[in-house]
Amino acid sequence: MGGDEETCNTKLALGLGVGEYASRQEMRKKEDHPLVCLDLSFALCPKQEVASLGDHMENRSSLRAMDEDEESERSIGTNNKSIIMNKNGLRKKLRLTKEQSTLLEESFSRHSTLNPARKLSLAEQLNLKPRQVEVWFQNRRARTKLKQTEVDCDFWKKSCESLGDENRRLKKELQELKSLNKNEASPLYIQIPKATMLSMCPSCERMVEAHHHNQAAAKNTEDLNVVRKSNKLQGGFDGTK
DNA sequence: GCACGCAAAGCAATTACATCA
DNA sequence: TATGATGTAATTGCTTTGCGT
Repeated sequence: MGGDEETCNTKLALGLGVGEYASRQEMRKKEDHPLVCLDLSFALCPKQEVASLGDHMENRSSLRAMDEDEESERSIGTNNKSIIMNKNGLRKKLRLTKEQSTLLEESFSRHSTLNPARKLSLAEQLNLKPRQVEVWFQNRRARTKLKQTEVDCDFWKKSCESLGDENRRLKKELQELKSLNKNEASPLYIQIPKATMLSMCPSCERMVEAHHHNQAAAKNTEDLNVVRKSNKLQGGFDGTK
Protein backbone atom coordinates (compact mmCIF):
# COMPACT_ATOMS: atom_id res chain seq x y z
CA MET A 1 0.00 0.00 0.00
CA GLY A 2 1.26 3.39 -0.79
CA GLY A 3 2.23 5.78 1.95
CA ASP A 4 -0.59 8.19 1.15
CA GLU A 5 -3.25 5.51 1.39
CA GLU A 6 -1.80 4.26 4.65
CA THR A 7 -1.88 7.70 6.19
CA CYS A 8 -5.41 8.11 5.00
CA ASN A 9 -6.54 4.84 6.57
CA THR A 10 -4.88 5.61 9.86
CA LYS A 11 -6.46 9.01 10.07
CA LEU A 12 -9.82 7.61 9.26
CA ALA A 13 -9.46 4.83 11.77
CA LEU A 14 -8.43 7.16 14.55
CA GLY A 15 -10.82 9.88 13.73
CA LEU A 16 -13.87 7.96 12.78
CA GLY A 17 -13.45 4.28 13.40
CA VAL A 18 -11.99 3.84 16.86
CA GLY A 19 -14.59 3.95 19.55
CA GLU A 20 -17.31 3.93 16.98
CA TYR A 21 -16.73 0.48 15.60
CA ALA A 22 -19.56 -1.80 16.57
CA SER A 23 -20.09 -5.50 16.29
CA ARG A 24 -22.66 -6.75 13.87
CA GLN A 25 -25.17 -7.13 16.69
CA GLU A 26 -24.56 -3.61 17.84
CA MET A 27 -24.92 -2.49 14.26
CA ARG A 28 -28.29 -4.14 14.09
CA LYS A 29 -29.36 -2.37 17.27
CA LYS A 30 -28.23 0.90 15.82
CA GLU A 31 -30.05 0.39 12.59
CA ASP A 32 -32.98 2.33 13.97
CA HIS A 33 -30.81 5.38 14.46
CA PRO A 34 -27.84 4.88 12.14
CA LEU A 35 -24.80 7.03 12.56
CA VAL A 36 -23.70 8.28 9.19
CA CYS A 37 -20.08 8.62 10.14
CA LEU A 38 -19.73 4.91 10.94
CA ASP A 39 -19.98 3.77 7.36
CA LEU A 40 -16.72 5.41 6.45
CA SER A 41 -14.72 3.73 9.19
CA PHE A 42 -16.16 0.33 8.43
CA ALA A 43 -15.43 0.49 4.79
CA LEU A 44 -11.92 1.75 5.09
CA CYS A 45 -10.67 0.31 8.34
CA PRO A 46 -11.28 -3.42 8.90
CA LYS A 47 -11.95 -4.60 12.43
CA GLN A 48 -8.49 -5.97 13.18
CA GLU A 49 -6.85 -2.77 12.11
CA VAL A 50 -9.00 -0.72 14.41
CA ALA A 51 -8.32 -3.12 17.24
CA SER A 52 -4.60 -3.07 16.75
CA LEU A 53 -4.53 0.66 16.43
CA GLY A 54 -6.63 1.11 19.49
CA ASP A 55 -4.89 -1.43 21.67
CA HIS A 56 -1.22 -1.63 20.92
CA MET A 57 0.66 -1.48 17.68
CA GLU A 58 3.08 -4.19 18.75
CA ASN A 59 0.43 -6.86 18.20
CA ARG A 60 2.32 -8.98 15.73
CA SER A 61 -0.61 -11.00 14.50
CA SER A 62 -2.48 -7.92 13.50
CA LEU A 63 0.57 -6.37 11.95
CA ARG A 64 1.17 -9.56 10.01
CA ALA A 65 -2.34 -9.46 8.67
CA MET A 66 -2.06 -5.80 7.93
CA ASP A 67 1.21 -6.19 6.10
CA GLU A 68 -0.16 -8.79 3.77
CA ASP A 69 -3.39 -6.94 3.28
CA GLU A 70 -1.50 -3.84 2.47
CA GLU A 71 0.62 -5.82 0.08
CA SER A 72 -2.32 -7.27 -1.73
CA GLU A 73 -4.38 -4.12 -1.59
CA ARG A 74 -2.15 -2.77 -4.29
CA SER A 75 -4.19 -4.88 -6.60
CA ILE A 76 -7.49 -3.32 -5.59
CA GLY A 77 -9.73 -2.98 -8.58
CA THR A 78 -7.64 -5.21 -10.79
CA ASN A 79 -8.99 -8.55 -9.64
CA ASN A 80 -11.01 -10.18 -6.86
CA LYS A 81 -8.17 -10.30 -4.34
CA SER A 82 -9.36 -7.25 -2.46
CA ILE A 83 -11.69 -7.43 0.50
CA ILE A 84 -15.24 -7.31 -0.73
CA MET A 85 -17.59 -5.32 1.44
CA ASN A 86 -21.35 -5.28 1.24
CA LYS A 87 -23.40 -2.13 1.32
CA ASN A 88 -23.34 -2.09 5.14
CA GLY A 89 -19.58 -2.06 5.11
CA LEU A 90 -19.38 -5.54 6.59
CA ARG A 91 -16.85 -7.98 5.26
CA LYS A 92 -18.37 -10.31 2.74
CA LYS A 93 -17.23 -13.83 3.48
CA LEU A 94 -15.28 -15.53 0.77
CA ARG A 95 -16.55 -18.86 -0.50
CA LEU A 96 -13.91 -20.86 -2.27
CA THR A 97 -14.87 -22.32 -5.60
CA LYS A 98 -14.78 -26.05 -6.18
CA GLU A 99 -11.62 -25.69 -8.26
CA GLN A 100 -9.90 -23.65 -5.57
CA SER A 101 -10.84 -26.16 -2.88
CA THR A 102 -9.71 -29.08 -4.99
CA LEU A 103 -6.34 -27.53 -5.66
CA LEU A 104 -5.85 -26.62 -2.03
CA GLU A 105 -6.83 -30.13 -0.96
CA GLU A 106 -4.39 -31.64 -3.43
CA SER A 107 -1.65 -29.41 -2.17
CA PHE A 108 -2.53 -30.19 1.44
CA SER A 109 -2.45 -33.92 0.82
CA ARG A 110 1.09 -33.57 -0.50
CA HIS A 111 2.23 -31.39 2.39
CA SER A 112 0.15 -30.09 5.24
CA THR A 113 2.36 -27.07 5.85
CA LEU A 114 3.32 -24.16 3.66
CA ASN A 115 6.59 -22.51 2.92
CA PRO A 116 6.55 -18.91 1.71
CA ALA A 117 7.27 -19.84 -1.89
CA ARG A 118 4.53 -22.45 -2.02
CA LYS A 119 2.13 -20.06 -0.34
CA LEU A 120 2.82 -17.39 -2.92
CA SER A 121 2.58 -19.71 -5.88
CA LEU A 122 -0.68 -21.22 -4.62
CA ALA A 123 -2.09 -17.77 -4.02
CA GLU A 124 -1.09 -16.75 -7.50
CA GLN A 125 -2.56 -19.89 -9.00
CA LEU A 126 -5.83 -19.55 -7.12
CA ASN A 127 -6.10 -15.81 -7.41
CA LEU A 128 -6.22 -15.49 -3.63
CA LYS A 129 -4.22 -13.54 -1.10
CA PRO A 130 -1.28 -15.40 0.45
CA ARG A 131 -2.92 -14.78 3.81
CA GLN A 132 -6.06 -16.57 2.64
CA VAL A 133 -4.04 -19.59 1.56
CA GLU A 134 -2.28 -19.55 4.91
CA VAL A 135 -5.58 -19.35 6.79
CA TRP A 136 -7.02 -22.18 4.72
CA PHE A 137 -4.09 -24.44 5.60
CA GLN A 138 -4.39 -23.50 9.24
CA ASN A 139 -8.08 -24.30 9.33
CA ARG A 140 -7.52 -27.47 7.34
CA ARG A 141 -4.93 -28.67 9.83
CA ALA A 142 -7.36 -27.93 12.63
CA ARG A 143 -10.09 -29.92 10.88
CA THR A 144 -7.75 -32.86 10.35
CA LYS A 145 -6.76 -32.80 13.97
CA LEU A 146 -10.36 -32.67 15.08
CA LYS A 147 -11.26 -35.63 12.87
CA GLN A 148 -8.33 -37.62 14.24
CA THR A 149 -9.37 -36.79 17.78
CA GLU A 150 -12.85 -38.06 17.04
CA VAL A 151 -11.45 -41.31 15.63
CA ASP A 152 -9.15 -41.73 18.63
CA CYS A 153 -11.98 -40.97 21.00
CA ASP A 154 -14.13 -43.60 19.33
CA PHE A 155 -11.34 -46.13 19.55
CA TRP A 156 -10.67 -45.56 23.25
CA LYS A 157 -14.39 -45.66 23.96
CA LYS A 158 -14.71 -49.05 22.27
CA SER A 159 -11.56 -50.28 24.00
CA CYS A 160 -12.97 -49.20 27.32
CA GLU A 161 -16.23 -51.01 26.65
CA SER A 162 -14.53 -54.26 25.68
CA LEU A 163 -12.21 -54.02 28.66
CA GLY A 164 -15.27 -53.70 30.85
CA ASP A 165 -16.78 -56.79 29.25
CA GLU A 166 -13.53 -58.67 29.73
CA ASN A 167 -13.36 -57.57 33.33
CA ARG A 168 -16.89 -58.80 34.00
CA ARG A 169 -16.14 -62.10 32.30
CA LEU A 170 -12.99 -62.64 34.35
CA LYS A 171 -14.76 -61.78 37.58
CA LYS A 172 -17.44 -64.29 36.77
CA GLU A 173 -14.81 -66.89 35.95
CA LEU A 174 -13.05 -66.20 39.22
CA GLN A 175 -16.29 -66.63 41.14
CA GLU A 176 -16.88 -69.93 39.42
CA LEU A 177 -13.38 -71.13 40.23
CA LYS A 178 -13.72 -70.08 43.83
CA SER A 179 -16.96 -71.94 44.23
CA LEU A 180 -15.44 -74.93 42.50
CA ASN A 181 -12.54 -74.79 44.93
CA LYS A 182 -14.92 -74.83 47.88
CA ASN A 183 -16.80 -77.84 46.60
CA GLU A 184 -13.79 -79.88 45.58
CA ALA A 185 -10.96 -79.63 48.07
CA SER A 186 -8.48 -81.11 45.62
CA PRO A 187 -5.52 -78.82 44.91
CA LEU A 188 -6.18 -78.83 41.25
CA TYR A 189 -4.10 -76.40 39.33
CA ILE A 190 -5.92 -74.80 36.47
CA GLN A 191 -4.02 -72.70 34.10
CA ILE A 192 -6.16 -69.74 33.20
CA PRO A 193 -5.24 -68.47 29.78
CA LYS A 194 -3.94 -64.97 29.91
CA ALA A 195 -6.67 -62.66 28.78
CA THR A 196 -5.46 -61.09 25.66
CA MET A 197 -7.30 -58.62 23.54
CA LEU A 198 -5.75 -57.28 20.43
CA SER A 199 -7.00 -54.15 18.87
CA MET A 200 -5.86 -51.63 16.31
CA CYS A 201 -4.87 -48.19 17.48
CA PRO A 202 -6.26 -45.68 14.97
CA SER A 203 -3.40 -43.23 15.38
CA CYS A 204 -0.29 -45.37 15.22
CA GLU A 205 -2.04 -48.28 13.46
CA ARG A 206 -0.40 -50.87 15.68
CA MET A 207 -1.88 -53.97 17.15
CA VAL A 208 -1.88 -53.45 20.88
CA GLU A 209 -2.77 -55.72 23.79
CA ALA A 210 -5.57 -54.44 25.95
CA HIS A 211 -3.49 -54.33 29.12
CA HIS A 212 -0.89 -52.35 27.26
CA HIS A 213 -3.30 -49.67 26.24
CA ASN A 214 -1.89 -47.14 28.62
CA GLN A 215 1.59 -47.79 27.36
CA ALA A 216 0.32 -47.63 23.82
CA ALA A 217 -1.32 -44.32 24.54
CA ALA A 218 1.94 -42.95 25.84
CA LYS A 219 3.76 -44.32 22.83
CA ASN A 220 1.08 -42.86 20.63
CA THR A 221 1.69 -39.39 22.02
CA GLU A 222 5.39 -39.91 21.53
CA ASP A 223 4.86 -40.94 17.92
CA LEU A 224 2.69 -37.93 17.29
CA ASN A 225 5.38 -35.69 18.69
CA VAL A 226 7.99 -37.34 16.50
CA VAL A 227 5.77 -36.84 13.45
CA ARG A 228 5.21 -33.22 14.40
CA LYS A 229 8.92 -32.67 14.86
CA SER A 230 9.76 -34.30 11.56
CA ASN A 231 7.08 -32.25 9.84
CA LYS A 232 8.62 -29.14 11.29
CA LEU A 233 12.02 -30.31 10.14
CA GLN A 234 10.72 -30.93 6.67
CA GLY A 235 9.15 -27.52 6.71
CA GLY A 236 12.53 -26.20 7.71
CA PHE A 237 14.15 -27.85 4.72
CA ASP A 238 11.48 -26.31 2.57
CA GLY A 239 12.39 -22.95 3.91
CA THR A 240 9.82 -22.69 6.71
CA LYS A 241 10.45 -22.87 10.42
C1' DG B 1 28.41 -19.62 26.00
C1' DC B 2 24.45 -16.97 27.67
C1' DA B 3 20.72 -13.56 27.79
C1' DC B 4 17.83 -10.70 25.30
C1' DG B 5 14.85 -8.87 21.69
C1' DC B 6 12.66 -9.52 17.41
C1' DA B 7 10.29 -11.72 13.60
C1' DA B 8 8.03 -15.54 11.65
C1' DA B 9 5.17 -19.40 11.96
C1' DG B 10 1.91 -22.38 14.14
C1' DC B 11 -1.97 -23.43 17.12
C1' DA B 12 -6.28 -23.03 20.03
C1' DA B 13 -10.15 -20.60 20.76
C1' DT B 14 -13.38 -17.73 19.07
C1' DT B 15 -16.13 -14.87 15.94
C1' DA B 16 -18.91 -14.15 12.11
C1' DC B 17 -20.78 -15.04 7.57
C1' DA B 18 -23.16 -18.23 4.22
C1' DT B 19 -25.97 -21.94 3.40
C1' DC B 20 -29.29 -25.38 4.19
C1' DA B 21 -33.12 -27.94 6.32
C1' DT C 1 -40.21 -16.16 5.41
C1' DA C 2 -37.90 -16.85 9.80
C1' DT C 3 -34.91 -19.55 12.39
C1' DG C 4 -31.59 -22.74 14.25
C1' DA C 5 -27.79 -25.81 12.94
C1' DT C 6 -23.73 -26.43 10.54
C1' DG C 7 -19.53 -25.54 7.89
C1' DT C 8 -15.82 -22.72 7.36
C1' DA C 9 -13.24 -18.20 6.44
C1' DA C 10 -11.21 -15.00 9.29
C1' DT C 11 -9.45 -12.93 13.70
C1' DT C 12 -7.12 -12.81 18.06
C1' DG C 13 -3.89 -13.94 21.39
C1' DC C 14 -0.54 -16.83 22.76
C1' DT C 15 3.69 -20.05 22.35
C1' DT C 16 7.67 -21.79 20.09
C1' DT C 17 11.64 -21.41 17.32
C1' DG C 18 15.51 -19.43 15.00
C1' DC C 19 18.57 -15.71 14.41
C1' DG C 20 21.23 -11.55 15.25
C1' DT C 21 23.40 -8.71 18.77
